Amino acid sequence: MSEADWFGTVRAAGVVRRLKAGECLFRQGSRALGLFEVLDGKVRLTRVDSSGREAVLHVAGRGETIAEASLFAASYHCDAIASTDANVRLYPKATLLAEFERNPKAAHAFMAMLARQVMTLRTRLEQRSIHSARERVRHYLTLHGADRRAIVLSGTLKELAAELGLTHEALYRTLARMQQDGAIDRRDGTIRLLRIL
Amino acid sequence: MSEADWFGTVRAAGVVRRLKAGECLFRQGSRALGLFEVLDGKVRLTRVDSSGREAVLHVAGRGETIAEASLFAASYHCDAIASTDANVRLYPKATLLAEFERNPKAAHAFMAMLARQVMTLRTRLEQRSIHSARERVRHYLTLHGADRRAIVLSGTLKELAAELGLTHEALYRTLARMQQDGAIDRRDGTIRLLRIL
DNA sequence: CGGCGTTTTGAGAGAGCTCAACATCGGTGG
DNA sequence: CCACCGATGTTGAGCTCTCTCAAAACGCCG
Repeated sequence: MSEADWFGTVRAAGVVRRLKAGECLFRQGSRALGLFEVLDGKVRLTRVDSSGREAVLHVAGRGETIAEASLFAASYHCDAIASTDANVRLYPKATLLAEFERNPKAAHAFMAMLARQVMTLRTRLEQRSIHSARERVRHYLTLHGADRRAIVLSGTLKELAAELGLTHEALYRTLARMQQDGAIDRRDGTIRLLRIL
Repeated sequence: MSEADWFGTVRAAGVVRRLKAGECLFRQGSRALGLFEVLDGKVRLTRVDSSGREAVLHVAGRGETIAEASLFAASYHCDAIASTDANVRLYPKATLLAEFERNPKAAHAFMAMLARQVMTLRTRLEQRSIHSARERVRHYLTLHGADRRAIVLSGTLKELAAELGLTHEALYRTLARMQQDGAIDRRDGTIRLLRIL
């Protein structure tokens, strides 16, 4: 999934910053400098309530961008803290906005990226409203299976479990049962949905 | 939450369409006419796998927009079907794109709306990864409580339960228990988070 | 060969879901 | 005015399903 083409001309304007685990990238209320791309590691966005407890808004991993909305606000609306050692690239607000104004193509690409994200996120949210592990796996295979409902595992099953919002044990068991039932076919890294049971 | 300012100048260009329950708004593969705003009722976005079973991508209700990504694609990538009687307004693609090109302010507003949605959706997704009903309620109150972590119920508790991804029974019980414990204070339509227990 | 992470399988418990009954409230019509 | 009705709000009991904790097999790499 190439979300990585909208910055085309402005990539050069990016400034890389190195963060240690626990280090703060920005705080709620501080002046919005721009949006960030996570190059490596994990960065969590949180808000802290008055009793000092933090509520996580999102955990961003490699390749994700954060604080897109800050382009349209004067200050950040949450805290960003590195959960692990991390590298991020800052795309300064002024540069981006100027580019969008000057070059409609860039604005176009950025909007397209955001729209795609909205779609993806809505789909994931819908997926999470499915309680049965089996149905959730089927939902995933149906939507992500390119040809003949077969998907090639890009990473590990553990990662897939995380994306599905299941524990890895639950996923292993579910896949095993589905294979046993003949609902799926699994061989070296690909899973194919066969029929509905 | 005012997502409803980006169309400012183009609202007039909208065309209202009336749908009966079960009626199809558009099909996967058909030419993308533009994006829709749901004025009333519910419209579901689905994809159908080869065995004819549908997988739901999203169910859009009043005030939501659907098919934003179609602005940047030649055809729709899923089906849209009215789940109830519904009214929608079509914003023609060409009109919107022309407006964005001509008027950076409009493009700006549209991007801002999308960025806000991305943020909201990520937050909701994070919320769904909290399994305990109590923690989920607390997460919600922390993030949506304007002053002093108090929120005014906009709709019914049932609706809140749906937004939280809980059954209404679970929510009722959880709220009752939290009140009993002194974790929240509830009176005529407002809920206030008091302390952490 | 000896770690290290993934993949599996086992057993147990907790928490939310489901089904069900009932209370409550507001609106409607006789 | 009151009976009726539908939707929301509330509580009860049981069950299922996933999560959690544990342990072992497997594969990969130094």
